[in-house]
Amino acid sequence: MISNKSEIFPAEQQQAAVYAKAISHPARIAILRFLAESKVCITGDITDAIPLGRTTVLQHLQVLKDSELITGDIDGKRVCYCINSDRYDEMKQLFDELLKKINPINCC
Amino acid sequence: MISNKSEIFPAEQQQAAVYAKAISHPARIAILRFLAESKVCITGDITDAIPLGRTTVLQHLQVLKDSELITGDIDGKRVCYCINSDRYDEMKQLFDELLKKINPINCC
DNA sequence: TCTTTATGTCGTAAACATACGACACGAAAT
DNA sequence: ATTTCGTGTCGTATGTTTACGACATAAAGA
Repeated sequence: MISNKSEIFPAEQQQAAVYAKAISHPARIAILRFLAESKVCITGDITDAIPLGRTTVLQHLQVLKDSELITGDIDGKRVCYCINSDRYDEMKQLFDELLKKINPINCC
Repeated sequence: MISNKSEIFPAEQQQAAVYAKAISHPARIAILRFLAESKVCITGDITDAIPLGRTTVLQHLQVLKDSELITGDIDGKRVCYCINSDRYDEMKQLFDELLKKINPINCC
């Protein structure tokens, strides 16, 4: 990459892109759904639920944490991963606005 | 990548991930918005509207075409890019379903 | 104490993404 | 006829992602 020109786009578009990237892998969608379904904040159980190696799952968790869509706080000895509902709501709103703004017209 | 294990996830999650990836770059969001705003199917005008090199924009257009969110048909001598409203609606629906399914609970 | 379990870090290979210049080519303008 | 314009392809450098094994470590259990 010769230069990162991402900074030239509006902040709201950039943030939408960040969230889109976070959910741009089936494993990460699966992780989010798993976290939402298991009302309890689980830890390495995620590894059992997702058909990928432990390290890979951990890596996907890290990507989600980087996007701030989830938190991973140490709760005693176990790590408690859960969805950051503020950020999750922000994502929903950004997507909603974005998708509303884009009104496709079939022209060809 | 040692293996592509994506096929082990449900089709609907995979498709959502494909669309998310398509819009996971600010330039591609900008392109979609530009296509939606310019009611007419434009061609290389996109290059002028997006602050990136012509080849890079073409590449982003190709990514969007691969996701089938846009079409790029040759219309006489000019190429007519426009949003594929069927796919766009499918994306909206998939995102909507997905985001509805995931109900975050702050637990930590 | 020794082992197992849960967790995490590090390294690394292969693939993919991003950005762009150089070149090609046909149609339109001069 | 020659140049320019719109379009596209190819190559290529660099960075990021995905996947996973190997190792580290601290607490729990035998």
